[in-house]
Amino acid sequence: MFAQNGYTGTSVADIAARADIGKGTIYEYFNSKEDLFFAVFEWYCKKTGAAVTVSISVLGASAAQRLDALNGSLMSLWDEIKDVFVLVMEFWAAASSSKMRQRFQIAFKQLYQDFRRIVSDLIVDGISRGEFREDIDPEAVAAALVGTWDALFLQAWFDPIFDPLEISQKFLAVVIQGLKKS
Amino acid sequence: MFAQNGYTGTSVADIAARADIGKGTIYEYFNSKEDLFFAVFEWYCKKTGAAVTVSISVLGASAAQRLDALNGSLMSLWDEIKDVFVLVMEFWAAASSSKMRQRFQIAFKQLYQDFRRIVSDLIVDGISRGEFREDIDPEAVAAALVGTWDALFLQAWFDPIFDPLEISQKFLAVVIQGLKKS
Amino acid sequence: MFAQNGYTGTSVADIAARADIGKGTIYEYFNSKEDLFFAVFEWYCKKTGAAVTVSISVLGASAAQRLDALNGSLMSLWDEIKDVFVLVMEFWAAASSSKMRQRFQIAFKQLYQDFRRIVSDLIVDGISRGEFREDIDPEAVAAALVGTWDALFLQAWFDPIFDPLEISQKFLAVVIQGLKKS
Amino acid sequence: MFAQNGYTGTSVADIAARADIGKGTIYEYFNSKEDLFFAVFEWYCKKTGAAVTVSISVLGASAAQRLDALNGSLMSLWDEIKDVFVLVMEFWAAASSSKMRQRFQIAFKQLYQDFRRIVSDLIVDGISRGEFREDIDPEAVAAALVGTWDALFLQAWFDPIFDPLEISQKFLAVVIQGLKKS
DNA sequence: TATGAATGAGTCTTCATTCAT
DNA sequence: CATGAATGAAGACTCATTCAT
Repeated sequence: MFAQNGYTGTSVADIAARADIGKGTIYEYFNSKEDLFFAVFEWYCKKTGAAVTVSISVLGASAAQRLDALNGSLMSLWDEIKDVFVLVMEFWAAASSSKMRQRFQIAFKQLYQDFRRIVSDLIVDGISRGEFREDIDPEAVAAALVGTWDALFLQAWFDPIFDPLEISQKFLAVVIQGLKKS
Repeated sequence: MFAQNGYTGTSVADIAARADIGKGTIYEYFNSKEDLFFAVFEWYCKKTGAAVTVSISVLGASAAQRLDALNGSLMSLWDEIKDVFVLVMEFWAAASSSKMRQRFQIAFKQLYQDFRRIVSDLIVDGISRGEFREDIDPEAVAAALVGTWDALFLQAWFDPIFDPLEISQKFLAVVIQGLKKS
Repeated sequence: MFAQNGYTGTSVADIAARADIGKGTIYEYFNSKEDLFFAVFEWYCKKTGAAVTVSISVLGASAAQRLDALNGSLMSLWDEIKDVFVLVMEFWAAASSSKMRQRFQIAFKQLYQDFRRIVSDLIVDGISRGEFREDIDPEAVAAALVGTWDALFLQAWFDPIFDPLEISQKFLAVVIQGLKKS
Repeated sequence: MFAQNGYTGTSVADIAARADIGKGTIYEYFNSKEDLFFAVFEWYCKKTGAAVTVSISVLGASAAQRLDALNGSLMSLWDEIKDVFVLVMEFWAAASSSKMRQRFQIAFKQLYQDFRRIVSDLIVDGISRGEFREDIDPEAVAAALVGTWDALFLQAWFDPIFDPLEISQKFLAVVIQGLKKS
């Protein structure tokens, strides 16, 4: 419901009705609407986090191939996530709305750090294998790539014609080309 | 005020007080709080749109240099924008909250399309000059780059240590390397 | 309404309905239900305080007569106050209920101090006129008398047959007898 | 718990938790929160009633001495009662709040009648012994004295500096002086 | 044109009470 | 005999919006 109507647009009463329980029952499990929302956030993080971790572990071969595979598995998440992606925007907004700021901001910072770490490890691996150039900054590239993925989802959400899979693959090809030893 | 406390966190009364006018006066100029918020959104779009256009027109020399320059001028916006960036998240959220969805969603779609267009033109130019490889998809690269910039701001907002300028420059160098004819 | 149903038993909505105004209007004038209740308390204090002061100033002759007159004017308040006296009990309870404690407790302390002062001044006057014995403690007697008046109202409230005027007059006669020089 | 947080401020859940039993269990023994509260009231009445009766029976000698002794034993209760005294105010308030009114009001009326009876018997005894004057009204004096004791506790509760023992002794001396045959 | 007092629908939250186990 | 999860009525409070001045 938060995905459909946003945090403010969803009332606790609505949630209870949809869950077919009494309003009070919600408060047996969550101390406040905010807590409930944060729980949804944690559920979402866990869900997407798992997807990434799994996809990484399955990868084989060269660093370039693994990057490609990571990209593929992220993009295949899109269809699954599409409908709940709005949530992410609600989370971002929550992280900026003064009341819940701290909680969400800390969680987001951590989330991005973790994700960047995974990607930068992958690049460092590519460098040490002699596959990627040594004069690149793995952390910078990782940060940018992580951002790119996020933002592609964002654009896809705004524009239904936008195909994140195709675009990300083409773009990643360019990036990998730029990373490789000439 | 929307930047400081979010859409929900800001009341019409607050705005009137800060503007030192009566609550009723606001309704002489805007039909609703939503309209007022959308007006802020349009103002913001115009402002950042102008910044981009200006920076593009000033660019000289090679496509690679122009991309670098664009990146530089965008990132130099960061210090200016930093405090108002929350607004963008509020806009995103507004675009997802069912009530205001349509309006904002259409505007965002347009905004991204325009921005992508500017960047893809730049890349097409690079290709036609024989500077970039011919087997790349300018639109895809443009879409991804636009997203990257957005997302770097996002991460910078969550993590004060994060330096978007440095990271974007390093990443762009890799991308340009990937774009160039070998 | 507080007098009829108590603090908890009266809802802000009830008050608004009875006053024939909107619920929100109440909050234009009071920050909370508690504030409104405290305002009623202050109104009550002013009202009864005025009654006492007036009756004192009007008094003439001997200290004994003035005490009698004070008693008379207090007791004549009874018929007026009778219906709102419950309020006092609500105030006492408010002063002990943890949330509003401080405010009310301070106000009550002051109220009693002021009232005791008035009575003890009267007794001191009686002593200096040579009318009352010198070995009595004016403050102690004043404190006890003030309490007695309060408590007679209390008993009268519980028991409609109880006649505070008659009882207080008879009791005061005994007390004055005890105060007088033999 | 009622003494600490008042009737409204104490929830059935709180009580159950403190008693280390289930919420439902309370309803095995009491039909409602109100009933439970009334049971506390009855317990309190019995307890203080006993204290008075005991102190009376122990008294010896003259009526004046017995009054003094009663006063002493009541005031010595203060330190014991101090913390639970809030309860009395809660009871008063309960007696005035429309929902529980009747029950409490009847009980209070009885309580005061009983107490007045004890004191007036004592005074009647003093008269028949020829110790007190015959033109006084024992019931009136008793009613007033009972009230005074109540009210001294009240003032002591509001004002920690207030010493009810000292004040009551001094006042009683005056009253006894007024009661005695010249 | 500007105002701000008045409004009441709509929020989140609490809590006495029930009842299946 | 004890329990505590579930409930929903009820309550305090907020705030976008209106409208008479």
